[in-house]
Amino acid sequence: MSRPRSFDETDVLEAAIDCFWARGLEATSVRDLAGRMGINGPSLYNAFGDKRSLFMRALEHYAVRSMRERIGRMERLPDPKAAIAAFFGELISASLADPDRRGCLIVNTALEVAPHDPEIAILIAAYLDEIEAFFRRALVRAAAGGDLAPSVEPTDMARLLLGLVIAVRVMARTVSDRSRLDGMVRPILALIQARPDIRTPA
Amino acid sequence: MSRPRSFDETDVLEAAIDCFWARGLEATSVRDLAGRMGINGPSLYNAFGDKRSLFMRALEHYAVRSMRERIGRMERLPDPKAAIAAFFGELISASLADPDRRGCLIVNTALEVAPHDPEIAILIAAYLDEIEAFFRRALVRAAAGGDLAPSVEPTDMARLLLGLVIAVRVMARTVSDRSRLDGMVRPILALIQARPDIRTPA
DNA sequence: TTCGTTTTGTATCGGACGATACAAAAGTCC
DNA sequence: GGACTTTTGTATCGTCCGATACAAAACGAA
Repeated sequence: MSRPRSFDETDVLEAAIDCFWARGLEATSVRDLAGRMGINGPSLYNAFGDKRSLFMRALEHYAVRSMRERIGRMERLPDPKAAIAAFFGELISASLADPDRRGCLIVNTALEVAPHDPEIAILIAAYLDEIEAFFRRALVRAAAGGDLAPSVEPTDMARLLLGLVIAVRVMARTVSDRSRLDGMVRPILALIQARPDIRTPA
Repeated sequence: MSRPRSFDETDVLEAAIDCFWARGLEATSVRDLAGRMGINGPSLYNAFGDKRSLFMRALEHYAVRSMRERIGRMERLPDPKAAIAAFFGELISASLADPDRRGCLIVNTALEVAPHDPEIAILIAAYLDEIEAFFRRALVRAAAGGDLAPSVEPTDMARLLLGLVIAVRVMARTVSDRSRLDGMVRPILALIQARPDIRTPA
Protein backbone atom coordinates (compact mmCIF):
# COMPACT_ATOMS: atom_id res chain seq x y z
CA MET A 1 0.00 0.00 0.00
CA SER A 2 0.92 3.70 -0.14
CA ARG A 3 2.82 5.60 -2.77
CA PRO A 4 6.41 4.39 -3.27
CA ARG A 5 9.40 6.65 -2.89
CA SER A 6 10.87 8.12 -6.00
CA PHE A 7 14.47 8.09 -4.71
CA ASP A 8 17.01 5.66 -3.35
CA GLU A 9 17.87 6.45 0.24
CA THR A 10 21.56 5.59 -0.14
CA ASP A 11 21.88 7.79 -3.21
CA VAL A 12 20.37 10.83 -1.55
CA LEU A 13 22.43 10.22 1.59
CA GLU A 14 25.55 10.32 -0.56
CA ALA A 15 24.38 13.64 -1.98
CA ALA A 16 23.74 14.93 1.54
CA ILE A 17 27.26 13.86 2.53
CA ASP A 18 28.62 15.93 -0.37
CA CYS A 19 26.86 19.02 0.98
CA PHE A 20 27.70 18.59 4.66
CA TRP A 21 31.26 17.52 3.90
CA ALA A 22 32.06 20.63 1.91
CA ARG A 23 30.15 23.25 3.91
CA GLY A 24 29.37 21.83 7.33
CA LEU A 25 26.08 21.53 9.16
CA GLU A 26 25.01 25.14 9.70
CA ALA A 27 26.22 26.56 6.40
CA THR A 28 24.35 23.93 4.38
CA SER A 29 20.74 24.97 3.82
CA VAL A 30 17.84 22.59 3.44
CA ARG A 31 17.35 24.03 -0.06
CA ASP A 32 20.98 23.19 -0.92
CA LEU A 33 20.41 19.67 0.36
CA ALA A 34 17.12 19.12 -1.44
CA GLY A 35 18.58 20.46 -4.68
CA ARG A 36 21.66 18.22 -4.57
CA MET A 37 19.61 15.23 -3.43
CA GLY A 38 17.19 15.75 -6.31
CA ILE A 39 14.10 15.82 -4.11
CA ASN A 40 11.75 18.46 -2.71
CA GLY A 41 11.87 19.95 0.71
CA PRO A 42 8.81 18.16 2.05
CA SER A 43 10.15 14.83 0.79
CA LEU A 44 13.35 15.46 2.70
CA TYR A 45 11.47 16.25 5.89
CA ASN A 46 9.14 13.31 5.38
CA ALA A 47 12.03 10.89 4.94
CA PHE A 48 14.54 12.19 7.49
CA GLY A 49 12.67 14.29 10.02
CA ASP A 50 14.75 17.46 10.14
CA LYS A 51 18.15 18.76 9.05
CA ARG A 52 19.98 17.58 12.14
CA SER A 53 18.60 14.05 11.84
CA LEU A 54 19.61 13.95 8.20
CA PHE A 55 23.06 15.12 9.23
CA MET A 56 23.40 12.30 11.73
CA ARG A 57 22.31 9.76 9.13
CA ALA A 58 24.82 11.20 6.63
CA LEU A 59 27.55 11.18 9.28
CA GLU A 60 26.90 7.53 10.07
CA HIS A 61 26.90 6.67 6.38
CA TYR A 62 30.18 8.53 5.90
CA ALA A 63 31.80 6.72 8.82
CA VAL A 64 30.90 3.34 7.38
CA ARG A 65 31.77 3.92 3.75
CA SER A 66 34.85 6.05 4.37
CA MET A 67 36.48 5.57 7.76
CA ARG A 68 35.61 1.93 8.47
CA GLU A 69 36.22 0.99 4.86
CA ARG A 70 39.79 2.30 5.04
CA ILE A 71 40.44 0.79 8.45
CA GLY A 72 39.14 -2.57 7.31
CA ARG A 73 41.23 -2.49 4.17
CA MET A 74 44.39 -1.53 6.06
CA GLU A 75 43.80 -4.09 8.75
CA ARG A 76 43.83 -6.84 6.13
CA LEU A 77 47.43 -5.99 5.21
CA PRO A 78 49.88 -8.55 6.60
CA ASP A 79 52.36 -6.02 8.04
CA PRO A 80 50.77 -3.78 10.70
CA LYS A 81 53.54 -1.17 10.45
CA ALA A 82 53.04 -1.00 6.69
CA ALA A 83 49.31 -0.68 7.35
CA ILE A 84 49.90 2.43 9.46
CA ALA A 85 52.19 3.92 6.82
CA ALA A 86 49.71 3.11 4.05
CA PHE A 87 46.91 4.66 6.09
CA PHE A 88 48.69 7.99 6.19
CA GLY A 89 49.80 7.70 2.59
CA GLU A 90 46.21 7.37 1.50
CA LEU A 91 45.06 10.07 3.87
CA ILE A 92 47.53 12.62 2.57
CA SER A 93 47.00 11.76 -1.08
CA ALA A 94 43.24 11.90 -0.74
CA SER A 95 43.43 15.22 1.12
CA LEU A 96 45.67 16.79 -1.52
CA ALA A 97 43.66 15.41 -4.42
CA ASP A 98 40.43 17.09 -3.31
CA PRO A 99 40.05 20.47 -5.04
CA ASP A 100 37.33 21.45 -2.57
CA ARG A 101 39.59 20.78 0.47
CA ARG A 102 36.76 18.99 2.25
CA GLY A 103 39.04 17.21 4.71
CA CYS A 104 37.22 14.64 6.84
CA LEU A 105 33.58 14.95 7.78
CA ILE A 106 34.25 13.48 11.22
CA VAL A 107 37.05 15.93 12.01
CA ASN A 108 35.05 18.83 10.59
CA THR A 109 32.11 17.86 12.77
CA ALA A 110 34.30 17.43 15.85
CA LEU A 111 35.25 21.06 15.50
CA GLU A 112 32.03 22.63 14.25
CA VAL A 113 29.23 20.75 15.96
CA ALA A 114 30.55 18.69 18.87
CA PRO A 115 31.11 21.52 21.35
CA HIS A 116 27.47 22.64 21.07
CA ASP A 117 25.71 19.29 20.57
CA PRO A 118 26.40 16.66 23.24
CA GLU A 119 24.56 13.92 21.36
CA ILE A 120 26.62 14.37 18.20
CA ALA A 121 29.74 14.79 20.35
CA ILE A 122 29.20 11.25 21.63
CA LEU A 123 29.03 9.93 18.07
CA ILE A 124 32.18 11.79 17.10
CA ALA A 125 34.06 10.60 20.18
CA ALA A 126 33.12 7.03 19.31
CA TYR A 127 34.37 7.41 15.75
CA LEU A 128 37.64 8.89 16.95
CA ASP A 129 37.94 5.97 19.36
CA GLU A 130 37.61 3.57 16.42
CA ILE A 131 40.53 5.22 14.64
CA GLU A 132 42.64 5.17 17.78
CA ALA A 133 41.74 1.53 18.40
CA PHE A 134 42.81 0.60 14.88
CA PHE A 135 46.23 2.15 15.44
CA ARG A 136 46.55 0.49 18.82
CA ARG A 137 45.71 -2.95 17.42
CA ALA A 138 48.29 -2.49 14.67
CA LEU A 139 50.95 -1.41 17.16
CA VAL A 140 50.22 -4.29 19.53
CA ARG A 141 50.36 -6.67 16.61
CA ALA A 142 53.73 -5.26 15.54
CA ALA A 143 55.05 -5.47 19.07
CA ALA A 144 53.90 -9.08 19.39
CA GLY A 145 55.83 -9.87 16.24
CA GLY A 146 58.95 -8.32 17.72
CA ASP A 147 58.82 -5.62 15.10
CA LEU A 148 58.41 -2.58 17.31
CA ALA A 149 60.95 -0.64 19.33
CA PRO A 150 60.18 -1.12 23.04
CA SER A 151 60.22 2.62 23.56
CA VAL A 152 57.03 2.86 21.51
CA GLU A 153 54.15 2.48 23.94
CA PRO A 154 51.07 1.39 21.95
CA THR A 155 48.39 3.30 23.87
CA ASP A 156 50.08 6.70 23.75
CA MET A 157 51.38 6.16 20.23
CA ALA A 158 47.87 5.30 19.05
CA ARG A 159 46.63 8.58 20.55
CA LEU A 160 49.43 10.41 18.80
CA LEU A 161 48.60 8.77 15.48
CA LEU A 162 44.96 9.77 15.88
CA GLY A 163 46.19 13.28 16.53
CA LEU A 164 48.20 13.14 13.33
CA VAL A 165 45.13 12.11 11.35
CA ILE A 166 43.31 15.13 12.74
CA ALA A 167 46.24 17.43 12.07
CA VAL A 168 46.63 16.26 8.47
CA ARG A 169 42.94 16.78 7.82
CA VAL A 170 42.88 20.26 9.33
CA MET A 171 46.08 21.39 7.65
CA ALA A 172 44.87 20.15 4.28
CA ARG A 173 41.83 22.40 4.61
CA THR A 174 44.07 25.46 4.62
CA VAL A 175 47.18 24.61 2.60
CA SER A 176 47.86 22.20 -0.27
CA ASP A 177 51.46 21.35 0.34
CA ARG A 178 52.52 17.74 0.20
CA SER A 179 55.95 18.37 1.67
CA ARG A 180 54.31 19.96 4.69
CA LEU A 181 52.00 17.00 5.31
CA ASP A 182 54.61 14.37 4.53
CA GLY A 183 57.09 16.12 6.79
CA MET A 184 54.57 16.19 9.59
CA VAL A 185 54.15 12.43 9.72
CA ARG A 186 57.69 11.46 8.72
CA PRO A 187 59.30 11.55 12.18
CA ILE A 188 56.54 9.39 13.62
CA LEU A 189 56.54 6.85 10.83
CA ALA A 190 60.32 6.64 11.19
CA LEU A 191 59.93 6.04 14.91
CA ILE A 192 57.47 3.23 14.26
CA GLN A 193 59.41 1.69 11.41
CA ALA A 194 62.60 1.49 13.48
CA ARG A 195 63.42 -2.15 14.27
CA PRO A 196 64.10 -2.81 17.95
CA ASP A 197 67.36 -4.67 17.16
CA ILE A 198 68.75 -1.75 15.19
CA ARG A 199 70.24 1.11 17.10
CA THR A 200 68.97 4.58 16.34
CA PRO A 201 71.51 5.98 13.88
CA ALA A 202 73.89 8.23 15.76
CA MET B 1 35.34 67.97 15.50
CA SER B 2 32.73 65.17 15.22
CA ARG B 3 31.07 63.12 17.89
CA PRO B 4 33.46 60.87 19.86
CA ARG B 5 33.01 57.11 20.04
CA SER B 6 31.33 55.77 23.11
CA PHE B 7 33.36 52.56 23.19
CA ASP B 8 36.95 51.46 23.35
CA GLU B 9 37.94 49.61 20.19
CA THR B 10 40.12 47.09 22.01
CA ASP B 11 37.34 46.29 24.47
CA VAL B 12 34.75 45.61 21.80
CA LEU B 13 37.26 43.59 19.77
CA GLU B 14 37.77 41.39 22.81
CA ALA B 15 34.02 40.92 23.01
CA ALA B 16 33.91 40.06 19.31
CA ILE B 17 36.67 37.51 19.87
CA ASP B 18 34.52 35.89 22.57
CA CYS B 19 31.67 35.45 20.08
CA PHE B 20 33.67 34.24 17.09
CA TRP B 21 35.85 32.02 19.26
CA ALA B 22 32.92 30.13 20.72
CA ARG B 23 30.62 29.92 17.71
CA GLY B 24 32.66 30.63 14.59
CA LEU B 25 32.14 33.15 11.82
CA GLU B 26 28.89 32.03 10.20
CA ALA B 27 27.06 30.97 13.35
CA THR B 28 27.71 34.30 15.07
CA SER B 29 25.12 36.87 14.09
CA VAL B 30 25.69 40.60 13.93
CA ARG B 31 23.06 40.96 16.65
CA ASP B 32 25.01 38.54 18.88
CA LEU B 33 28.13 40.59 18.25
CA ALA B 34 26.52 43.97 18.85
CA GLY B 35 24.90 42.68 22.04
CA ARG B 36 28.13 41.30 23.49
CA MET B 37 30.12 44.33 22.35
CA GLY B 38 27.63 46.65 24.03
CA ILE B 39 27.00 48.71 20.92
CA ASN B 40 24.28 49.01 18.28
CA GLY B 41 24.30 47.45 14.86
CA PRO B 42 24.94 50.68 12.96
CA SER B 43 27.84 51.54 15.28
CA LEU B 44 29.36 48.18 14.49
CA TYR B 45 29.04 48.70 10.76
CA ASN B 46 30.28 52.26 11.03
CA ALA B 47 33.37 51.22 12.94
CA PHE B 48 34.29 47.95 11.23
CA GLY B 49 32.64 47.88 7.81
CA ASP B 50 30.97 44.49 7.78
CA LYS B 51 30.97 41.20 9.70
CA ARG B 52 33.82 39.67 7.76
CA SER B 53 36.05 42.72 8.27
CA LEU B 54 35.28 42.66 11.97
CA PHE B 55 36.17 38.98 12.01
CA MET B 56 39.55 39.65 10.42
CA ARG B 57 40.26 42.40 12.94
CA ALA B 58 39.26 40.08 15.79
CA LEU B 59 41.41 37.30 14.35
CA GLU B 60 44.43 39.57 14.15
CA HIS B 61 43.83 40.78 17.69
CA TYR B 62 43.55 37.19 18.90
CA ALA B 63 46.77 36.20 17.17
CA VAL B 64 48.66 39.00 18.87
CA ARG B 65 47.28 38.71 22.35
CA SER B 66 47.06 34.93 22.46
CA MET B 67 49.37 33.15 20.03
CA ARG B 68 52.25 35.61 19.84
CA GLU B 69 52.02 36.33 23.52
CA ARG B 70 52.53 32.66 24.36
CA ILE B 71 55.28 32.21 21.80
CA GLY B 72 57.10 35.29 23.07
CA ARG B 73 56.82 34.15 26.65
CA MET B 74 58.06 30.65 25.87
CA GLU B 75 60.89 31.93 23.73
CA ARG B 76 62.24 33.86 26.67
CA LEU B 77 62.74 30.63 28.63
CA PRO B 78 66.42 29.66 28.78
CA ASP B 79 65.94 25.98 27.83
CA PRO B 80 64.32 25.58 24.37
CA LYS B 81 63.27 21.97 25.05
CA ALA B 82 61.58 23.08 28.25
CA ALA B 83 59.93 25.86 26.27
CA ILE B 84 58.37 23.32 23.92
CA ALA B 85 57.19 21.19 26.82
CA ALA B 86 55.81 24.21 28.63
CA PHE B 87 54.03 25.33 25.47
CA PHE B 88 52.09 22.08 25.32
CA GLY B 89 51.53 22.05 29.05
CA GLU B 90 49.86 25.42 28.85
CA LEU B 91 47.97 24.48 25.71
CA ILE B 92 46.46 21.37 27.27
CA SER B 93 45.65 23.00 30.58
CA ALA B 94 44.01 25.97 28.91
CA SER B 95 42.01 23.71 26.60
CA LEU B 96 40.75 21.56 29.48
CA ALA B 97 39.98 24.55 31.70
CA ASP B 98 37.59 26.12 29.19
CA PRO B 99 34.01 25.03 29.93
CA ASP B 100 32.90 26.27 26.50
CA ARG B 101 35.51 24.14 24.66
CA ARG B 102 36.41 27.03 22.40
CA GLY B 103 39.74 25.57 21.35
CA CYS B 104 41.84 27.97 19.30
CA LEU B 105 40.34 30.64 17.07
CA ILE B 106 43.08 30.15 14.47
CA VAL B 107 42.54 26.39 14.25
CA ASN B 108 38.77 26.82 14.23
CA THR B 109 39.07 29.32 11.41
CA ALA B 110 41.47 27.10 9.46
CA LEU B 111 38.74 24.50 9.37
CA GLU B 112 35.61 26.60 9.05
CA VAL B 113 36.57 29.56 6.89
CA ALA B 114 39.87 28.94 5.12
CA PRO B 115 38.64 26.49 2.47
CA HIS B 116 36.03 28.97 1.22
CA ASP B 117 37.86 32.27 1.72
CA PRO B 118 41.29 32.55 0.06
CA GLU B 119 42.11 35.87 1.70
CA ILE B 120 41.51 34.58 5.21
CA ALA B 121 43.27 31.33 4.28
CA ILE B 122 46.44 33.36 3.64
CA LEU B 123 46.18 34.92 7.10
CA ILE B 124 45.66 31.54 8.72
CA ALA B 125 48.55 29.97 6.81
CA ALA B 126 50.80 32.80 8.01
CA TYR B 127 49.76 32.30 11.64
CA LEU B 128 50.38 28.56 11.40
CA ASP B 129 53.78 29.34 9.91
CA GLU B 130 54.58 31.47 12.94
CA ILE B 131 53.84 28.57 15.27
CA GLU B 132 55.91 26.20 13.17
CA ALA B 133 58.77 28.71 13.04
CA PHE B 134 58.74 29.04 16.81
CA PHE B 135 59.13 25.28 17.20
CA ARG B 136 61.84 25.19 14.58
CA ARG B 137 63.82 27.95 16.27
CA ALA B 138 63.58 26.15 19.60
CA LEU B 139 64.74 22.87 18.05
CA VAL B 140 67.64 24.49 16.22
CA ARG B 141 68.63 26.21 19.41
CA ALA B 142 68.54 22.91 21.31
CA ALA B 143 70.57 21.20 18.60
CA ALA B 144 73.16 23.97 18.62
CA GLY B 145 73.52 23.44 22.36
CA GLY B 146 74.15 19.73 21.80
CA ASP B 147 70.92 18.98 23.59
CA LEU B 148 69.00 17.28 20.81
CA ALA B 149 69.22 13.74 19.48
CA PRO B 150 70.59 13.87 15.91
CA SER B 151 67.69 11.79 14.67
CA VAL B 152 65.40 14.73 15.37
CA GLU B 153 65.33 16.82 12.21
CA PRO B 154 64.18 20.34 13.17
CA THR B 155 62.13 21.16 10.06
CA ASP B 156 60.00 18.02 10.07
CA MET B 157 59.76 17.94 13.85
CA ALA B 158 58.52 21.54 13.85
CA ARG B 159 55.82 20.56 11.37
CA LEU B 160 54.89 17.64 13.59
CA LEU B 161 54.70 19.85 16.66
CA LEU B 162 52.43 22.27 14.80
CA GLY B 163 50.29 19.28 13.92
CA LEU B 164 50.15 18.34 17.59
CA VAL B 165 48.97 21.83 18.51
CA ILE B 166 46.17 21.48 15.98
CA ALA B 167 45.29 17.99 17.16
CA VAL B 168 45.15 19.01 20.83
CA ARG B 169 42.89 21.94 19.99
CA VAL B 170 40.51 19.86 17.88
CA MET B 171 40.38 16.95 20.31
CA ALA B 172 39.67 19.30 23.21
CA ARG B 173 36.61 20.58 21.35
CA THR B 174 35.06 17.11 21.53
CA VAL B 175 36.40 15.41 24.65
CA SER B 176 37.66 16.68 28.00
CA ASP B 177 40.16 14.01 28.90
CA ARG B 178 43.56 15.06 30.14
CA SER B 179 45.05 11.59 29.89
CA ARG B 180 44.09 11.50 26.22
CA LEU B 181 45.74 14.83 25.45
CA ASP B 182 48.79 14.18 27.64
CA GLY B 183 49.22 10.76 26.09
CA MET B 184 49.07 12.23 22.64
CA VAL B 185 52.03 14.53 23.15
CA ARG B 186 54.01 12.30 25.51
CA PRO B 187 55.88 10.21 22.90
CA ILE B 188 56.98 13.33 21.05
CA LEU B 189 58.09 15.22 24.12
CA ALA B 190 60.05 12.12 25.19
CA LEU B 191 61.68 12.02 21.78
CA ILE B 192 62.70 15.65 22.06
CA GLN B 193 63.81 15.43 25.67
CA ALA B 194 66.10 12.46 24.97
CA ARG B 195 69.73 13.53 25.27
CA PRO B 196 71.91 12.51 22.33
CA ASP B 197 74.54 10.94 24.60
CA ILE B 198 72.04 8.70 26.32
CA ARG B 199 70.97 5.54 24.55
CA THR B 200 67.26 4.95 24.09
CA PRO B 201 66.32 2.66 26.99
CA ALA B 202 66.10 -0.89 25.70
C1' DT C 1 25.84 80.44 18.64
C1' DT C 2 25.95 78.36 14.37
C1' DC C 3 28.10 75.17 11.21
C1' DG C 4 30.26 70.82 10.00
C1' DT C 5 31.23 66.12 11.01
C1' DT C 6 30.82 61.77 12.97
C1' DT C 7 28.34 58.58 15.99
C1' DT C 8 24.29 56.86 17.98
C1' DG C 9 19.49 55.00 18.29
C1' DT C 10 15.13 53.57 16.02
C1' DA C 11 13.04 51.38 12.62
C1' DT C 12 13.38 48.96 9.17
C1' DC C 13 14.92 46.69 4.15
C1' DG C 14 14.82 42.53 1.03
C1' DG C 15 16.20 37.94 1.36
C1' DA C 16 17.28 33.43 3.12
C1' DC C 17 16.41 30.35 6.74
C1' DG C 18 14.08 25.84 8.79
C1' DA C 19 9.92 23.87 8.67
C1' DT C 20 4.72 22.97 7.07
C1' DA C 21 -0.31 23.06 5.29
C1' DC C 22 -2.64 21.27 1.90
C1' DA C 23 -4.10 18.98 -2.03
C1' DA C 24 -2.95 16.17 -6.11
C1' DA C 25 -0.64 11.85 -7.34
C1' DA C 26 0.70 7.04 -7.02
C1' DG C 27 0.71 3.10 -5.18
C1' DT C 28 -1.68 -1.45 -2.32
C1' DC C 29 -5.77 -3.86 -0.48
C1' DC C 30 -10.70 -5.16 -0.63
C1' DG D 1 -13.38 0.17 -9.22
C1' DG D 2 -13.32 2.61 -4.76
C1' DA D 3 -11.00 3.01 0.15
C1' DC D 4 -6.78 3.80 2.35
C1' DT D 5 -1.99 5.31 2.93
C1' DT D 6 2.14 7.53 1.92
C1' DT D 7 4.75 10.61 -1.10
C1' DT D 8 5.12 14.49 -3.98
C1' DG D 9 4.70 19.38 -5.56
C1' DT D 10 3.17 24.17 -4.72
C1' DA D 11 2.87 27.76 -1.92
C1' DT D 12 3.77 29.42 1.79
C1' DC D 13 4.54 30.24 7.41
C1' DG D 14 7.03 33.13 10.96
C1' DT D 15 11.80 34.11 12.13
C1' DC D 16 16.26 35.54 11.74
C1' DC D 17 19.86 37.16 8.76
C1' DG D 18 23.31 40.98 7.08
C1' DA D 19 23.03 45.49 6.11
C1' DT D 20 20.91 50.59 5.97
C1' DA D 21 18.03 55.03 5.84
C1' DC D 22 17.30 58.54 8.54
C1' DA D 23 17.21 61.75 12.08
C1' DA D 24 18.60 63.08 16.76
C1' DA D 25 22.78 63.67 19.51
C1' DA D 26 27.46 65.02 20.71
C1' DC D 27 31.51 66.86 19.90
C1' DG D 28 35.20 70.66 17.72
C1' DA D 29 35.72 74.88 14.83
C1' DA D 30 34.32 79.43 13.58
